[in-house]
Amino acid sequence: MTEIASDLLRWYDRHARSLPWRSAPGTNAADPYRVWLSEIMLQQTTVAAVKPYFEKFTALWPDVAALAAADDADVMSAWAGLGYYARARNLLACARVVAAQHEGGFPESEAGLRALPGIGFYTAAAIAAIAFGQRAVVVDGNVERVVSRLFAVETPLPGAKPALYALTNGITPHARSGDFAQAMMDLGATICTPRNPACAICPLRSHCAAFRTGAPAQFPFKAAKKARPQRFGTIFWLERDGDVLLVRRPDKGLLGGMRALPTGPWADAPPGMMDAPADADWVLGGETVSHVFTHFALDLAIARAALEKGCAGNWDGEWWPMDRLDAAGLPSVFAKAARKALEEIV
DNA sequence: GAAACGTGGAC
DNA sequence: TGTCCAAGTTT
Repeated sequence: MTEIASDLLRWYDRHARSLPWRSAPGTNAADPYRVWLSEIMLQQTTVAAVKPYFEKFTALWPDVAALAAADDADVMSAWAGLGYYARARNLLACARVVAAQHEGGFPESEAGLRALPGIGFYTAAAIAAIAFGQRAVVVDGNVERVVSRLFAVETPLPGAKPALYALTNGITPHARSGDFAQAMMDLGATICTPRNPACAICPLRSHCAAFRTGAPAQFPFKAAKKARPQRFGTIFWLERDGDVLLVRRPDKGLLGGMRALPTGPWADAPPGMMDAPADADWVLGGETVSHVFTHFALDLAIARAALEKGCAGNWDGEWWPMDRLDAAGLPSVFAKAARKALEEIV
């Protein structure tokens, strides 16, 4: 074992974070279901955001068989607000494959895990190491940052990924590789942070080439980002007798599979009343709703209309009680728009 | 390999 | 206020 690994594990034994999906200190009973669930939720998502969702999911569905038997709509609603909704669709698909084809247990090999929906190279390695005690090279964003600093890697990301993987492989021990991976992530999250790393208390300071340069925060180098385009759209708030019309978005694409307010197209200029869900006297609200996605920003106008009580018609959606919208499982952008629409009504 | 894919908190 | 960022995967 390298000195880096032994120093890090010694630090981890004293300073490991206590997290709901980790087994209690001193025990060695990581539940693969909980490890898997937490790893999926933690993809591109902060620990603070994940905690309440993890508690909710494990309370509703305590094991993979329970989750596999759940209704799609219930799982999507429970995931609402956490983002990256393809994860929730893949979560269910994965649970059903595991329950049906693996006798309720997850495969233990990286290759077997990698074949499941929603499990890529990182997650397969993490589960193999953390839940099954296998020696695996676990490289996430934290590890990339820590390793790029340890070795002062000047190649910018993402091009540096193969080199960072090889360097991580070189310091990953055969014993306790799951603890090593979690220790690297704890270190990256609490000490070797993106800005203002706390080198003064870092257990790996004496091994760190970036520390010796005097400017550790400049690592990892990154390629320049592209500008985020601005788009515009209209959401349609259609009332009828205390209900509002909701739709289910297509499975593929943005906010796929989620319940939503009807919208028109999202375009480079405000599209007005295009694609309104009904022929009605639409009134455009005074304010817009702004929301920022990963790859574009959106400005939504709110058009409101009311239909006669008992008005018949053929709508592609469901009428939902306006005072129960919290239970609809709307993605944040629509929850935000709904709040604004309700404010304007009053 | 690049682009798509959410959200909220920190600075 | 704008930018960056968080335990990535899929197409």
